[in-house]
Amino acid sequence: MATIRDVAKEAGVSVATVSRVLNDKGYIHEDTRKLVNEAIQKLNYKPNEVARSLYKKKSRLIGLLLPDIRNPFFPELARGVEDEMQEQGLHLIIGNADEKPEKEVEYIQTFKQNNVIGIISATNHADTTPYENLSFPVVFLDRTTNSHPSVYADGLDGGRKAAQEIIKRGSKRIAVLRGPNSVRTAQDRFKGAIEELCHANMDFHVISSSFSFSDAEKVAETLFEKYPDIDGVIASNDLSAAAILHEALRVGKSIPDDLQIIGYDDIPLSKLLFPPLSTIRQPAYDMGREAAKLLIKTIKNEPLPEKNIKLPVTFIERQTTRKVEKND
Amino acid sequence: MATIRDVAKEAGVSVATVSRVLNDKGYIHEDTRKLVNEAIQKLNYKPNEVARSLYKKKSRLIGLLLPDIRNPFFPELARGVEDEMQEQGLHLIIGNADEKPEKEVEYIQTFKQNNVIGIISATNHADTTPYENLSFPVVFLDRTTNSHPSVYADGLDGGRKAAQEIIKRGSKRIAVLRGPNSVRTAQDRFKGAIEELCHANMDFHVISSSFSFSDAEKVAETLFEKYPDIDGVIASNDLSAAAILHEALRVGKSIPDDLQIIGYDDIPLSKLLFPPLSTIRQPAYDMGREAAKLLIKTIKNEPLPEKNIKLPVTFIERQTTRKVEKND
DNA sequence: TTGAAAGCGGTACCAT
DNA sequence: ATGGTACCGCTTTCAA
Repeated sequence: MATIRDVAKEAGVSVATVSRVLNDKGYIHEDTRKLVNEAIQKLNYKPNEVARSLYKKKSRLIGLLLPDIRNPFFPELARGVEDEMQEQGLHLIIGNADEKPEKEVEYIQTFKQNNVIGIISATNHADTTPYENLSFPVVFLDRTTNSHPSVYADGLDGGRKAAQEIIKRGSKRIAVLRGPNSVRTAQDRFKGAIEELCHANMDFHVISSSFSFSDAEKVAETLFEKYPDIDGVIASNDLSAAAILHEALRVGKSIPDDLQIIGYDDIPLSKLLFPPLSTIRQPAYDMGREAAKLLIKTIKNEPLPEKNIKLPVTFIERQTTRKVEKND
Repeated sequence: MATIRDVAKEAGVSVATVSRVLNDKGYIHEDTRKLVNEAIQKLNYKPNEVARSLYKKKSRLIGLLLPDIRNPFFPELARGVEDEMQEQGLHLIIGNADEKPEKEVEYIQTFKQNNVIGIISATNHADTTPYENLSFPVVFLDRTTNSHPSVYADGLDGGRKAAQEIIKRGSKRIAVLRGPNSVRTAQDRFKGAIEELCHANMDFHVISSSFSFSDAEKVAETLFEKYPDIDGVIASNDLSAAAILHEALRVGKSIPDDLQIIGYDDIPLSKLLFPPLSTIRQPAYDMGREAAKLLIKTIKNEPLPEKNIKLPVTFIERQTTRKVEKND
């Protein structure tokens, strides 16, 4: 690999001059610039990011912390982040924290040691202390905080919408799945749902479940035994909705006639289910992109029009809910 | 952030000594070591990876290049790679190349500039030239080459198994979906399937399709019009199998009685489909881990028992294929 | 066994 | 407008 010194020699100038044309800083005579650029071309010189980073104490790397990339919601987020970063010439170090605070701390440490210029964190644990006293900005994604900028979807509204839609479509005996306690967004959507259910004077059952499919499978198995008469399920996410759907079909229920199901997230698999899953869509890719933009603005010290960006969610009508007569 | 100088001062020794205890290299008096370690503790010192990397021309970063993290096969691979790397104290810079050679080249450049110690590439394009003349090792994942170490699953056998199983279960008029030409693994499984089909003297249709769901949807729509009498589909991957399954159900076919479907990959969604999809499983997570191990061995200059690791695939019997009577 | 100092490849200050 | 050089934080000779 050619170094800046090689380029300087080739062009017959000093390294300072080369550095100037590289960074387009200070005065350079046009002829000199041309000379240097030719040398750069000729040697196919690319500056060493590590050396830059060492001096400036800033790399072009961003740390991205996720709960688990295998959960299909997160690749969408990640891709949104990456695409935006890539356009800015920034790159991603990715870590999966697996709900384990130690891993989270460890990754933050790694990010520090590599001079990242910022972190985007989509982990779930409410504890923000490892993110305090960092020398670079942090943006939270899919998570609310007021201590840092953040991007998230409107969970309260999502829960409400889910309830509204299922009520509007005629479910009377509804089960609401409640996601993990530790996940704030899960609690928001749950809160929104029961709020709306109460408001509509509906009876309902609340069932705790995690976000994983295997857990939801177990819940599903007992659900129809315990509450054979329910005719509507508001799931905590699409994965658990899939498990419910599965079990319902297995025990011979007709969907959506006997039972309506509404998911949450709109992960790519949802439309592939049979019947395709009606759900509340979180704009995951856009959330990722917005988070990236927010972080970049923070890094550049640009003013933030809003520090906490709440993105809207939408009801995606597919075939686990009944048609409703238009009345307008 | 404390530096090595701070530690040296705190411990009353030189930076060289601190460096020695840090790297456990050269002679150090036990007392001195203790002293230094105490200072490290006290200052909560963590070495600056960037400075290390600059001097040694080697970081602790690995570049991971994927086609698209949103395709559910790749998060599994990525997670396998990450888990192995994490255990070795190595970290991942991730890039999605999107089937675009320019992006691939660009990421390789970025990896170089950041002194990665190796690359794992799971991109599809046969062209390996951007990987030549690198100063660090490359392992290909989900892709065969003899120019570099690689880890992949036995596509030929997978295709054969798919054909065997569907024949064994009584399909007579079979359609084989052929994945993208540019993807070698897709062609392997295709080849395996038709080989077996020919061998069994079956008639079959070949239909080209890409790997994407939307593409497969289009194919599915016309498939049953063009070939209303088929009773078996060997899909090019699970995503396209899902599309076929979808369409088959929509047009009122009974699965697996009227039509058997076999997918390929066993992505997490497959068992969530209804009916759950019978498929040929590639051990994605393990492939990722193996690739990571192989890369690490190469980096450490350890001998490689085998340079190209072929992992076995297995038939996962679920409910888009009929039961077969045991006869043993 | 320990320390001084050179150097990794850049950047930026200070001269000229 | 350009060049010399100290310095970023660490590792590694080399000498003591």
